[in-house]
This record gives sequence, C-alpha cells and structure tokens, in this order.
Amino acid sequence: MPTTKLIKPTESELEILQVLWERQTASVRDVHEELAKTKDVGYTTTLKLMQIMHEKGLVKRDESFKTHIYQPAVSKEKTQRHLLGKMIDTLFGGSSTELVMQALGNHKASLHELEEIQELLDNLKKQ
Amino acid sequence: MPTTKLIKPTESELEILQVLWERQTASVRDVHEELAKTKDVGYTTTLKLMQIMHEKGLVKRDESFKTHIYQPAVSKEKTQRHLLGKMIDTLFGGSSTELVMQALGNHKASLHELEEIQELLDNLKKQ
DNA sequence: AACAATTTACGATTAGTTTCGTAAATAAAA
DNA sequence: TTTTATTTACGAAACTAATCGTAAATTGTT
Repeated sequence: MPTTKLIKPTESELEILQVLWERQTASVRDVHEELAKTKDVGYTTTLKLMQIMHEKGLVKRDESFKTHIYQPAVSKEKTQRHLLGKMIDTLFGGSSTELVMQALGNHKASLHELEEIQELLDNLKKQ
Repeated sequence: MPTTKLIKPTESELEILQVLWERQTASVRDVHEELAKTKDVGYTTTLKLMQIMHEKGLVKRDESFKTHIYQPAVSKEKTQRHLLGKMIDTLFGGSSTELVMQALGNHKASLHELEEIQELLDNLKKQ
C-alpha cells in the first residue's frame, strides 16, 4: 500500500477543493468562476494555486486537451478527518466531545439533524 | 461597546494560548518550558511570538517587573467558536451536523461523554 | 496562413509566519 | 561595585502563502 503523506491544504486551496469535491471535474475557468461569485480574485491567481496544488499532489489533471481538466486527489472525508483531528488537538485539548458540544451549542441544527446525531450516538453506545 | 475585531491566531500562537488558558498567568519562560516539553524551539522564538501576540492584542502583559507577566486577552471559548465556525464554513459546507458526525465517528468518545452529548441534544430538541 | 481568443507557464512581488542571533536593559550575586 | 545571569528588544533570515502581470503555447476563425 502506498505511503500517503498527508498534506494540509491552505485556506485558499480548501476553497478550490470545495469546488472540485462538488463538481468532481473542472477546468481552471470553472473553478475560478465559482470562486469569483463570492471573492474578488484574478484568473491567474486561481490558475497558479491549482498548479501548486498539482505539484503538491492535492489535485490530479488531464492534460490531453488544451484546457486541462482537474480532479481532486484527496478525498473530502479524509481531509475533513485530518484537519478536524488537528483542531481537536490544538484547540480542544484532544477532546472531541468538547468540540461537539461547542459546535452544537452555538450553531443551531434542525430537529431532523439532531435526531440524526442521536441515532449515531445510540449506535456508538451499543459498541 | 468596543468593536472587537476577531483575529485568527496562527498555529504557533494557539499553542501559546493553550498554555495561557491553562495557567491564566505566565512568564515567557514558563510558556517556553511548557512548549519545550513537546517541541524543539528556542527561547527567543517563544519570546518573539508572545511579543507579536501582544501587538495583535491576543495577550495582555504586566510590565511592572523585569520579568513580564502575560495573560490571555481572548477567551478560550470565543476563540474556539470563531475557529470552529470558520472550519464549518470552509470545510463542511456550513453544516455543523456534518462536522459533529465526522468528529464522533472517528474519534472515540467514552460512554460517559456520549451520554453528556445526548443530554445536550435532548435539551436542544426541547427548544 | 494570419489573426484573435483562451489557456498555461513563468517569474516577481507582497505579505505573513517562524526562527533565532546579538545587543541592550535589568536585577541579583560576589 | 564589578561580575554574572536573566530577560527583553531589535532585526534579519528562511520559509510559506497569495497575488497577478506578461509571455508563450494552443486552438479556433477568417
């Protein structure tokens, strides 16, 4: 099995990954136009970032055509786990519970969501 | 009321804040020796960081004595909320539930902790 | 083939973070 | 009071992140 060293994406790189996770496949222009909706940034900036991400191995790309087509090379779930784990360590003293309490206490979830979490809790307790 | 613009502490600054939140009050040497337990870093590096944090308003300090005494200027809870909120936005598409599920699914919590969360959930559902 | 439009490549700039060496200030000890 | 130890202050170096201008390459149009 391949030794997959985890790379921590930067803030901007995460924004790009978000788009790629959503679309699965996208050109620089696709990503850029998505980002430009909420952010004032130049095309070449997005391009450069995606090139760097390619060097880092955060994204894959198909260069068969003039317009390169990008794909995420790291999974959303794995990245979430990785960064969440880091945050739990550096900000919540290693306690995932403390984090959960903080998250639930301050960002309101719908009733349906609460029940979903409860279901997960029930399952966890059974093990 | 004072306009409190939130500053995002860097990784290293968070490590220092951890120590200050724990101890409430500490000199540079105190903090440094705590950090040195788990990290190979020079004294002046810690000093410089704490000076920068002072400029940013992340810590307060009493300069009455030769050895300055530092205190956190931002609360642990507020900082946790702030960074957690940012992470929920940039990594979990704004869904705190998704984050909670991920956190609970991958970092095992004790039975007692699970029940604590369940209690919180029950309370939230009643509102 | 010449031209226009789009895209990638390259490199430079700016800003922020982390690091630490050296010097100055302060206090304690001899 | 001279010496020693500790601490702060200052500044520079190394590194990373983010930004974008300009040029080169590629493709499509006339």
